[in-house]
Amino acid sequence: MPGIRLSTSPWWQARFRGCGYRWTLGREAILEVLSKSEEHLSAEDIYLRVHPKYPNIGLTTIYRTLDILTDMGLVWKFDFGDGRARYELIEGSKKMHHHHLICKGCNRIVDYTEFIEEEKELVKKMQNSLSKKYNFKITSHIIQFYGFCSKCDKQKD
Amino acid sequence: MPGIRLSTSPWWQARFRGCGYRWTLGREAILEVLSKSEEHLSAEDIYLRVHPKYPNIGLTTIYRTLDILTDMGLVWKFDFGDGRARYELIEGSKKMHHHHLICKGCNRIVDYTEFIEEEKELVKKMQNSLSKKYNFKITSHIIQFYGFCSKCDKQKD
DNA sequence: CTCTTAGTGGAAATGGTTTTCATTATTAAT
DNA sequence: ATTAATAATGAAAACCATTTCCACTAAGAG
Ligand SMILES: [Mn+2]
Ligand SMILES: [Mn+2]
Ligand SMILES: [Zn+2]
Ligand SMILES: [Zn+2]
Repeated sequence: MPGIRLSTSPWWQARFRGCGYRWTLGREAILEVLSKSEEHLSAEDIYLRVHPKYPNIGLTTIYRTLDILTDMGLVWKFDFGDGRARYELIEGSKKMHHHHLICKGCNRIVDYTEFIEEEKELVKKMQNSLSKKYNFKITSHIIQFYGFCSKCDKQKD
Repeated sequence: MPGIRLSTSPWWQARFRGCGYRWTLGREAILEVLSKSEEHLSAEDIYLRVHPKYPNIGLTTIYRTLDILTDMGLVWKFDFGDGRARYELIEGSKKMHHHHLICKGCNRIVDYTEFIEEEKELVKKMQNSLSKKYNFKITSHIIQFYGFCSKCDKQKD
């Protein structure tokens, strides 16, 4: 029944078409959710947020779309160790390049952007050197710090 | 049948006992395999290598032991994106602090140790600042570069 | 040696993700 | 607008790495 498309279709539509993909209601709905969230959503999280407005979109479609988005380089797929993949739009309106602090106790995730400039410099240097030495075309990197948040650190016997 | 223990039991035995764990045949076998490998083994990989010599040790024990080893900080648990966890002994005889290059095409993993000194410096600085700002007790970090190895880069469409 | 209980293996359960397949919807061509 | 070609979809089933269960075994303190 909800067959009417949003009048303002963001730039992803063109990006999808450019990659030879069709632009569908489901993909629009998923990107809508991703772009509005500041969190690190699981496939099911996204399904749950899409469902009220678009009850016909199945979990399978969520997974398939997330795969495509990850391949296209629009979305980051993370494993934070809680048994499900988590996704985050890369080029979210205001979201900038960042990395993560992960609590091994409660799985809380903190985005941080400190030292990004210094990091970028080092990463660029490493990337150049490593890609030559190991014949690798490097496309991205992750940096993650693991530890315990204040709450979890306290309650650790 | 194989009830005789190796005469030379490495230092892990003491480490295990110190943490209140018992020292068992299975744990010895698993550490033996891990310490002899330079690779990034899955639980099943380890099971397959333990099995010929110790056919009575089950996959369940492998998982349980790897959990303990990870908690104790003796083993790194990685997700390289191929659907199974991969493990690597941290304090392996000659193995030093290193990070990984991961091929998104064939999942080849390259260990690298370049720039470790510069990285250590930056990481230390970040760790200090981040742990204060976000009230996190940071215990470890990972850095991974993703891309395509020469083989996979060629055969890409 | 005896006793307590941590550790174990095999089978079954779990649960996130993928596959299958008949149906639907998008797109380009008419 | 209609049509044709086929990409995309949803529901159910399959998949499969990992976890749980539970009766049994063995480590190790006393
Ligand atoms: Mn983030
Ligand atoms: Mn390694
Ligand atoms: Zn926490
Ligand atoms: Zn490759």
